[in-house]
Amino acid sequence: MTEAAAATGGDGRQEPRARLPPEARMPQILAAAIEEFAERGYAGARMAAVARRAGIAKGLIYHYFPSKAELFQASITACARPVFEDAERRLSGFEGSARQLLADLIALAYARLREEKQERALFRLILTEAERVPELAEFYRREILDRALGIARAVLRAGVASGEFRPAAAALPGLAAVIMAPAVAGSVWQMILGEAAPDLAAMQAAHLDLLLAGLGAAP
Amino acid sequence: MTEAAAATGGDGRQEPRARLPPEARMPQILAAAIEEFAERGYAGARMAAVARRAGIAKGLIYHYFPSKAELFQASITACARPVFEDAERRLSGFEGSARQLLADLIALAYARLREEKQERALFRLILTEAERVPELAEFYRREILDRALGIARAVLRAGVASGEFRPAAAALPGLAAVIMAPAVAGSVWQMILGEAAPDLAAMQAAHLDLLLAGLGAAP
DNA sequence: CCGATTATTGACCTTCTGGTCAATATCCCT
DNA sequence: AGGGATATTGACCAGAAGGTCAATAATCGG
Repeated sequence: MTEAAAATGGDGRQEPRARLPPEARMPQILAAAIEEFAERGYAGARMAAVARRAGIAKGLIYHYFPSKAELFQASITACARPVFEDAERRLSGFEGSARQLLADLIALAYARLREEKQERALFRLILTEAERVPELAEFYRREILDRALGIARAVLRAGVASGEFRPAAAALPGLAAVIMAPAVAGSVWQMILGEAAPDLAAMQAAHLDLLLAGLGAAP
Repeated sequence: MTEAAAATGGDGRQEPRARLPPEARMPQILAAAIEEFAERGYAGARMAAVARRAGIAKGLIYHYFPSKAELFQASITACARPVFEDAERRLSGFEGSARQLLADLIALAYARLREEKQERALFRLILTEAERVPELAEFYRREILDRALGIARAVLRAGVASGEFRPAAAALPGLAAVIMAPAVAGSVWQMILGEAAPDLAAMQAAHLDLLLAGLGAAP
């Protein structure tokens, strides 16, 4: 090693792999970060591992994000687009019976549970880090829970208005939460137990059956 | 510093705080560890913080546990005693109607959700670390989910046998999971959102109401 | 085609943290 | 009381991980 090299510390002559415009590199890093954070949690995630996943040098991450904390923030924001636009569109444009609407929405919810790997990662992050990252809890409250509750309440009101559901369905304040709970529990079980979780299809069938029977107007 | 002290490295003359028998110190350390792990997760937990919480020196932890991993394992085992003995006893000795039994068990479940700080810590640990610690997932499956499902199925069978519930209640394979789901979702929300979570009392009322209506035998 | 810009690298620095250990104060047994 | 056993301490170590940076090679504008 030359004296100059020793004095200046690192010398850093290397061959860059491939130069990409930021708008292509950024999402690459974000995707790698989301994976890593979801798999290991914030504290367990390694910047070096993010770099490896993205196929770049660690230093490059800091060219785009000033710190691990900011990268985490950005990762969350990146996969935190509104989740319920589908459901809300379906709700507002619906023509048929409330029972049919309920069945549709439940089918939609369980389908989302099964697919959407990225959404599962976000959900895991929310469960894991919400306590330490208030923005995560706020995001869940505003963008997921509140919107889901709103949808459930709208269905209940529609069913009561049309006489399909008994009036109590719109009067019980906790009912909306109870109605959507099986989907939440299902995703938690899926997350913890994977293949060993209770069967989602069976739950979906029983869920719909119980709701239709439990909400039905008394004869 | 003397030459001898410098040569030997640390010399370690200090005043021990209070000497306790292992059977008293051990649970102290475990309690501190459970707190720390539950609050920060495995990777985020610091051995020094566990020691601080327990009011001892870090080195003492290693007198009782060989490593962080083993301490984690022991912490889990320590707070992982059977959770459903209450409910199962109540179930086997019950005399009244299935409806009453169902109401009792639901009340019991929601009461547990509200109290039992240590159990919440365990639940958080399960959610957070299950993927990396297979024992946690197994414990949840065996000691919590399976037993809860067993209780739910027993109640359903009893209600169908007595004619209180419609026969489908025992025939739908996913129903037991759906029945207990609101309690799971409730605890998740409590965990993520704390005070901002949906009201547990309202959920409890709506939950029972929905079940009684949805399970009831058709007239 | 040349110079300014910047995407990219890998070595390095610093701090943090799991883990070790010799010394020591306390307890228990005889 | 005395002596062996052990609970307890704090300083220390090695390695890992977040973050820094000078050098460099692509890219782009003129």
